[in-house]
Amino acid sequence: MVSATSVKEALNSSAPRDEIAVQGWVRTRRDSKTFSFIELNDGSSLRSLQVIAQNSLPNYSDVQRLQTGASVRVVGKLVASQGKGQQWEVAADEVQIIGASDETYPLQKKGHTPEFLREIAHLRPRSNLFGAVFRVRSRLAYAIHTFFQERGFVYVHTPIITGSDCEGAGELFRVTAIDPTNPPRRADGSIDYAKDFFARCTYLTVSGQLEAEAFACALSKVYTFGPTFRAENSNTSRHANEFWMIEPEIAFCDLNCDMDLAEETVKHLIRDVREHCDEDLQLFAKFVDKELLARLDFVIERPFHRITYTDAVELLGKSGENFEFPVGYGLNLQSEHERWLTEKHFKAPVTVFNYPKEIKPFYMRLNDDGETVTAMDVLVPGIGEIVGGSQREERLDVLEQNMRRHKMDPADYKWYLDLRRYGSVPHSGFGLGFERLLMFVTGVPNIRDVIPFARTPGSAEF
RNA sequence: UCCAGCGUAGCUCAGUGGUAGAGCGAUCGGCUGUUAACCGAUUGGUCGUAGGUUCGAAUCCUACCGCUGGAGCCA
Repeated sequence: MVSATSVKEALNSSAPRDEIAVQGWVRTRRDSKTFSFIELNDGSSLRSLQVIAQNSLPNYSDVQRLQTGASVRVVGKLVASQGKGQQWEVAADEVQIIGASDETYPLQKKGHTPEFLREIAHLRPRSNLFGAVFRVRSRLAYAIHTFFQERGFVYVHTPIITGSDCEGAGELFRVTAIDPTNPPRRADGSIDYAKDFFARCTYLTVSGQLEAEAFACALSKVYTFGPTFRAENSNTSRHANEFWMIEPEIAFCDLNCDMDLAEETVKHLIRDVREHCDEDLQLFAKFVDKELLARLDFVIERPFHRITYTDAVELLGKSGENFEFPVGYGLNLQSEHERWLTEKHFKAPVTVFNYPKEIKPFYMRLNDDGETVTAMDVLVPGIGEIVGGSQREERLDVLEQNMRRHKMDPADYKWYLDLRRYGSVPHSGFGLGFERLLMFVTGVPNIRDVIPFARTPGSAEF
């Protein structure tokens, strides 16, 4: 049996071949007088390979009944195409029907809306758009590892199941092995989680940051890349309950170093996809977002604007815009404010830093002014916040004060405070939303369409 | 969770109180080195679900479910 060649390799061939085997799924089929055109796609490429099946084939009547979605293996010759629109085509000597399809196959030749395709998430990777999205997703994941590995970062697998219910990062999914119909109870009737599987309350992680800090304070430069879970009832195009995050953490690194790394990371990842996924990006530029390529190139070339929270508030106050929500020191920047900064004013990614301590979590380092903390958010046009990070508070006494101010008990975080007791160092890190970056890179406006099988409130099918 | 809009054929939609429609798809036939082909015919429905108003409801009212956009939370 001839070993199969991918459609991508066949299309990129530099010479005809006397014998070639290709296999994949029928995108569409057309009859001509004495033969049939089969468009074959195997996901290796956006493009399909045209197969010519002559009526002299012994199973030609079966070939003529081939429907969109069927799987076939074709053995034949790779020859220069007589028609326009493609360089190569396969003249079939044999068309083996592996798996038939029928008229109920939901993917039609014409375009479908992303909303409809979302309902058939198991079949949508067979569409042009979603095939492209998930090829880019794969490349982006690969680029994340090469970026950090080439710079000496160590990849750390932080736990998915965690006992840290804190962090103030949204609501958590409880992980339990307790029988809900018959839970162990304490004397006061409350559920006794000390008798649960891990002998304590456990949850799906909302962030690997605290654990990554422990490893940064040993291996100097580390990153995590894995799934995180938020039980927020968020119904937006930018939120999912299961998503992937990249979290670098660097010892001996201050906020400026952190902002430099965030900018370099985002630029590198965009540049990598720009170079390696051109065909797929062209599809997005054509059907999803006409401005996509220009915006990506702009982001790669220009420095990100950096502005303190205080200056950003002042800029927004003087903007003359009639915002729905008030602008003022001590208030969170609203989506409309972030959008104005990045889309209207700077027309580029913007890094906002040094936020008031009141609106940021306990672990961020207090600045000398006693009012602001070393937080930084990278905002990009169309998406909003794509990176959130900070320099961490490395001073034991200040960190304990921060905890108390956030109504947390330092005793619950002994191991985290130990990092400040023994050889504490200034260190920084950030979280980069993988799907948000993918949305930015592809122009796809809904996070549900860049996740293979999205988990959102009320929806966990597949 | 809040605000707004939408839910009619496999898909995209029209129909705003009086017999359920179009385009595309699919099926059959014709034509053709075609390529979101072309020409002709055929096929197509629990009008999201449950109540209510009415002589009569896809259409008006109520509740629920789902989707979309915006907001909050954040990545």
